[in-house]
Amino acid sequence: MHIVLDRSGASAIRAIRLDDDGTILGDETMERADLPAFARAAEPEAPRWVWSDTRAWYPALLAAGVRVERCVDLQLSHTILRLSALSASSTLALAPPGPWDAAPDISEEPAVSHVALFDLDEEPAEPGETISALDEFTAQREAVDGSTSPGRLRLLLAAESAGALIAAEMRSAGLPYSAERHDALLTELLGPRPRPGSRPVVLEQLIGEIRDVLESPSLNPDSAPDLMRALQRAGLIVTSTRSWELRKLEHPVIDPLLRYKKLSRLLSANGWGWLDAWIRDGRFRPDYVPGGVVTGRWATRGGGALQLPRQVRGAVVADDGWKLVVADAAQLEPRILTGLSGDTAMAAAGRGKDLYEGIVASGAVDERAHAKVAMLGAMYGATTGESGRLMPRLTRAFPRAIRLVEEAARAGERGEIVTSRLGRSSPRPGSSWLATQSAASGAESTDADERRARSQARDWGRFTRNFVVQASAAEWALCWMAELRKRLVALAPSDRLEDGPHLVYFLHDEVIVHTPAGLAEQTAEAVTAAAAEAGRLLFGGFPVEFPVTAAIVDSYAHAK
DNA sequence: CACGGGTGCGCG
DNA sequence: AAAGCGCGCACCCGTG
Repeated sequence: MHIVLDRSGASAIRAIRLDDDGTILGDETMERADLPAFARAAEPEAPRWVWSDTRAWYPALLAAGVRVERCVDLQLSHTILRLSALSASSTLALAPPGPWDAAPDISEEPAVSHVALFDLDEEPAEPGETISALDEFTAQREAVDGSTSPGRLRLLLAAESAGALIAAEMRSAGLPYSAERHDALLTELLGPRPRPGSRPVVLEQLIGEIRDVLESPSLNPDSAPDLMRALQRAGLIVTSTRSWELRKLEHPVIDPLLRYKKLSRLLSANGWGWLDAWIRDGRFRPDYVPGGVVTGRWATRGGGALQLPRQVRGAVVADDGWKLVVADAAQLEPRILTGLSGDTAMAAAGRGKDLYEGIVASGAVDERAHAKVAMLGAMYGATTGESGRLMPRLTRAFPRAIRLVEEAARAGERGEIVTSRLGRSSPRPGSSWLATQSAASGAESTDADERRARSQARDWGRFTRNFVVQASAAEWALCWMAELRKRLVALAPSDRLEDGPHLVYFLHDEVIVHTPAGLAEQTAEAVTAAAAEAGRLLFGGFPVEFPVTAAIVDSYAHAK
């Protein structure tokens, strides 16, 4: 059963019950304040809630203590179906841009008065104003049912929507985070917290030292041009001021400069200001954006949650009597490529724990580091350097896997789209890309035109090459989390999210579950079982394994 | 003063 | 331009 929620009229909410054929079973209207009670009462029937946008609907339910098991996020689903090659001939995909193609509403509050961004050619109306949730849902079902692979798309939309629920729940629960430990770390490295407008003493000292050594009393080391000039005056030959480049040099300024760069980065990205802005009541609540990346990976807005430096992970600590289960998928992307291509030789190499060791054992390359750099090169499109040199050996050992990424690259170079395992397709290249390509094939094109076009075509080919792997890996990760969430609900002692084990962090191929200590072992088993299930969902019986490491720890810093 | 491109660096 | 993919964010600096 589905329950479609619609807010198209003023403040009232309509709830329309549908059976599996889409027949309307009931239609009622309620005030917004009554929705949590309604949802709580209906949830035991395990409906799939259909709503415009999870971030607009679900936080209020969570705040009222109501979780839902399943939903359809129409906005996220719409975006997938509009672009997918599998549903390209549907009415939904062929329609001109409409209200559901507007930039997604990212406000926290239910969309009472959300304002569209008027930088588009067309001015799309608000979702729900002109096309109701029910009509959109109907159009989406038609698009899926009439697609070339309904099963895959159904799974993708379910996984994407489950991800939206999880993102809202993770934000609601928050990542357990010790402001005290974070502050202690900052104080240890930078000195005591300075008053607003001044620099920590350690940075002040380092700047003094750098200025002395370079004899540049007014140097601002945060200014790349300024720093570059000062380094050149000191006789250092550099083409940039990047740390990795400076590290190669030998000069008394290098050590304090690198220390300055590291510490000032810590201060500006995760200093006291970040602590004040993002940590409340022992929780970090980042704003996750499911589907925020073209490949289907999540993004975040503010707080830099997906760039939490290793340096500060010691501040992520379980509550008393609780544990963190920190899990990551080992060599996820190469294993995804294995499944995508059905490469049995690579599947054999990946049997067991470490795929790269397996590649060494297969005889293709002679050490683990080479296996890793070669695989990354294959998936990212490296042509030169060590990775480029290793490619022929990799191609000989794993022809099917390499052929898959090569074909994706060629398609991109031709301006075609590519599609992930479950049906997410890459965007088409933009108008300037097409203009450059056609300029190069015109009658009076110059060598420069052709060079530019070729280089740009290769750039796009590297994008599509990586897209098939990254997007499919993102799908695997969504299925993993959705399966894990299901298993965690089964372990939970109550309906309340924070009474039982629950997801608190997600980082592409890594999750953290916060769990009562007594359930930590079962949680770790659930993590592993969910990974195996995700592999079956994507690749059926093909024997590619997805091992995960699951560490039971008190602090994130203790994992791995 | 706001904005946007460039640089640099954190994560996968 | 680190050898290649995908991001977010802080800061500088030139432009309007």
